[in-house]
Parts: sequence; structure tokens; C-alpha cells
Amino acid sequence: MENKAEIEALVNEIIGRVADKWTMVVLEALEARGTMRFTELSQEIPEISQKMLTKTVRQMERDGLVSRKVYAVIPPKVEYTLTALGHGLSEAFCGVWIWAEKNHAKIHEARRKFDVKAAR
Amino acid sequence: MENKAEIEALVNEIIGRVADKWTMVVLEALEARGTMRFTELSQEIPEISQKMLTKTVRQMERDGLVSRKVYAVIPPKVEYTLTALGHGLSEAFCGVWIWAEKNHAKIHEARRKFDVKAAR
DNA sequence: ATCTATACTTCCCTGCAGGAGAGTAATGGA
DNA sequence: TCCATTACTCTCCTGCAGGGAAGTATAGAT
Repeated sequence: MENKAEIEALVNEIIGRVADKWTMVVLEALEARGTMRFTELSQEIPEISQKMLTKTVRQMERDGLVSRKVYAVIPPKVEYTLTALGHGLSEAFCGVWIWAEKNHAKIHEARRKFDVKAAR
Repeated sequence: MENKAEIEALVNEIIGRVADKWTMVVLEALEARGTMRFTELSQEIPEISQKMLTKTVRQMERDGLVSRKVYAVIPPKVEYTLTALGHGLSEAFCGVWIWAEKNHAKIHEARRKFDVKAAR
């Protein structure tokens, strides 16, 4: 049996890495639309810069969350698809999405109250 | 019915805010140990700086995830406890924790392979 | 000859995350 | 009288996230 603290650190690292803003957004897009090209992704997520999209998608590839299929044509064509691991993560996050949808009103309400109190 | 894109943006914002590194760690600590004082938290999470702990915990309070009970004594005593909302979030993340525990080996494996390939 | 499309990379620049360390208020105990 | 304790706050400082814009390779269309 491995060291408990070690596993915890690992899990923390993975969640920290995997649960960053852009990874989540790309994950969502790919889950919703299936296989997508680079340009399609950047159109689907207009707020992300090219640089960040490249970086995010590379990182996800490295982590085994997406597969990257390059066609040897000109102009280039590259397709991104979620792997089984990627689908699994997306499923795991499902609970969080649902929670967020259900509870965003409560959070806003809590913030409002807090801010009113703080203003005094 | 509200605008779909608006809700999506809201959910994204909340997840982005709520799922940051320190919030997750504090959430986990409070879920595991129940009510904790400031110093206890910082001992439980030695990697966090005082500044960041204060900030994280304040933010969580504002979002209604934790409640803060101040005792009017000297030296000061402040207790932090998860609210129902906080417990709910922690529960929602449960799936992600489990996923991470189950799959960290696969991720490391994927990274190894990727790095070997990239080295060529 | 020039333009376009695609999936990048590179460079430059700014702002903010976040660490380190010192300061603070108030009281009880040695 | 001086120190320890607690939960902060404040200031200074560094490094990196990330945006914007330009550059690149290549071939087919005009």
C-alpha cells in the first residue's frame, strides 16, 4: 500500500492541473460537440487566445485527455477528440456542473448579503 | 426562462472561482476535520501562506461556503465551519476526487509516453 | 505573382497571484 | 515589565499567466 499523503498530494496536483479554467472549458466543448478542429474550438470559445488554446490542448494531450489527429494536408488539419480518460473526467465533473447550476443563485445571494454587511 | 448562454457563463464563473487550488484544499480539510480554527487550518495545509489562507477563507465566506464564528476573547479565536452549501460543493466534487484517485496512474503513464515521444 | 487558409510559434508586455516577513491589538501569565 | 498567543493586515518583491500581434510553412486557386 502506498503512502496516503503521497496519494493525496498526487490527487491534489492532478486536480489543480486538470481543473484549471481553460481545461474545463475545452473539456466541456469537446464533450458537447465531439471531435473538433483547432479553429472550431477557438470559435466555440472566443475568449481564449490562440496561444492559450494551443497550450491547453497540448497539456490535455500530454495528460491523455484528448487525442490529436494530424492530417498531412495543406493547409493543415488537426482534429481533437476526447479519449476515454477525458470522457471519464468530464463525467466526474458532471456533479460539479449540476451543483453549480442548482446553486449559483444561492451563491449570488450569499455574496450580496456579505457585501452589504461589509459595507457598514 | 433565462438566457442559456448567460447561465453557462455564470456557471463557468462560479466553477472557475470555486475550483481554484486553495479553495479545494480548504474545502477538503474542513470536510475531513469539521470545524477548525485559523491556526489549525494553516497547520493542516502548511503549503499555504497566511495571506492566501485569509483570502481564500474570506472568499469562501463571501460565497456562502463557510461560516465564520468569532469569539470576543483575547487572544482571538475564530472558527470556520462548512455551511450546507459548502458540504454540497464538497459532495459534488467527490466524483472528481474519486476519478483522480482512480486515474492518476493513467495520467502519469500518458505523460511519460508523451514526453518520450516529444524527446525525439 | 499574390492571396488565402490553417495550425501553430515567438516576442513583447502587463497585471496579478502569491510568498516572505514585519507590524498590530489586547490580555494573562512569569 | 516583558513575553507569548492569535488572527489577522500591510508592504515589498518576484515570477508567471496570459493577451496581442506578427511571423511561418505550404500549396492550390486566381
